[in-house]
Amino acid sequence: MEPKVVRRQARGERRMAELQDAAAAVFAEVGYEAATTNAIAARAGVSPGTLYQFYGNKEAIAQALADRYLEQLRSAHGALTPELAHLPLDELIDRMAGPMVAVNVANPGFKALFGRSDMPEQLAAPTRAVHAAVFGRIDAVLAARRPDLPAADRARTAQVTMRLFGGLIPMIVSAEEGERPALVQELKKVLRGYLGPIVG
Amino acid sequence: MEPKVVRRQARGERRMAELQDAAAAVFAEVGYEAATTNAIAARAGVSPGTLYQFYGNKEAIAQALADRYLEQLRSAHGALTPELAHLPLDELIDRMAGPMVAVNVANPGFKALFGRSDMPEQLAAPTRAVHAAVFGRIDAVLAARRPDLPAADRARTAQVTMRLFGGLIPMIVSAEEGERPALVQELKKVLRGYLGPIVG
DNA sequence: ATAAAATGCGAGCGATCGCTCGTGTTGCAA
DNA sequence: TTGCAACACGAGCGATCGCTCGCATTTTAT
Repeated sequence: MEPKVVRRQARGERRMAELQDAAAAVFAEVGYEAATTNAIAARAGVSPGTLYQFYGNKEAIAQALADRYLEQLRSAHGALTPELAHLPLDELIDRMAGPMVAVNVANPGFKALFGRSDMPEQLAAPTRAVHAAVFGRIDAVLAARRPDLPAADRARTAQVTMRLFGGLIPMIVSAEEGERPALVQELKKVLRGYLGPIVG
Repeated sequence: MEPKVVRRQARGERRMAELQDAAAAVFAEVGYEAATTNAIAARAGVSPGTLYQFYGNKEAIAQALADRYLEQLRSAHGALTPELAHLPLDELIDRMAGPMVAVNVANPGFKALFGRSDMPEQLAAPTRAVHAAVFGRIDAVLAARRPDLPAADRARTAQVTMRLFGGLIPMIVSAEEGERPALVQELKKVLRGYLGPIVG
């Protein structure tokens, strides 16, 4: 129907970034459902109408945040390619857990948005995208280290590993800053204890 | 002010149980926020007015479910007292994980309600009650096995253990029934790998 | 300079939802 | 049987929220 191409001006790009920042903050504070679009607009210092100038609906804002999240994950992980997969387990865990924790600490709103299992149907798509990306990375590393492992077992291990991150990272993010290093250590203990017998 | 004592009839008690069942089902399907009180009443086959005859507001229904959950946890764990704490680790894990999984599989709505970290303020109280109860059990077992462990370390270990359950149980609950035993095995691997070096 | 497009505003519409209230029905006690 | 309390109904109130729309202002293109 309508490609609806809009030639953005520099001001528009800035506004969109401001709106994303505001949305991330409000989502982090009250969660997706309780966050009102008017509150997001107010936090960004604009009117509701301006928000809808750039984002067609509330879900589109979440989608934009999901994209930003994926981008940060990618750049944080850098080149997490098969060559890294053959490092000693301890170091591999450091390389995976470190960036994962850093990205989540820097974006306290994301887990509140995408870490839940009972989310509204409208958010399922961006959520699946984030999960699929992380799952793919873990699965690839497992495949490189244990090519003999049946795909079903590997998938199950990757799924469990994701859930371990999903369970422990919110705890780390919400902890006092001073307590965080100890909790990150616990996360690594968990990963080492679980993955050691499998890919150690 | 008003003690507001109401002499319940047998029919009323039955209605309250039906409403709790209906609420558990609706909460499990769409989550707490998206669950409407009218939908809960309809699911129970009664009018909205009847629901509010027994529960003052939406939160009171969640509170009743939290109470029921605690009750089931207590009876499922049976006598999980310090004497059990000195069993071999594998068996101890079986005794803790088994009932925990069973209760959650039998009540698929509870984790959807009380397992989230970003819940509305009104639900914080019942959530804390459930968490405190589980935390207390785990902490007591750890204290019995490792009396020398500093309280801070013990608390951190108990907290992490809770998060491991919190991360893996939703996966187990939502899995196909045939896949569940394998996932429960993974849960036990995780617990063994993490707790082994600490209280093995 | 002028038109067109992009940006910005904010009152308020339409829909939803938690909850109420007036009224009618059923159960129990005396 | 009679009277009161518990139970039940369901239309709809009041508040909230996502989103719209008419209009004003700023930027860009010509």
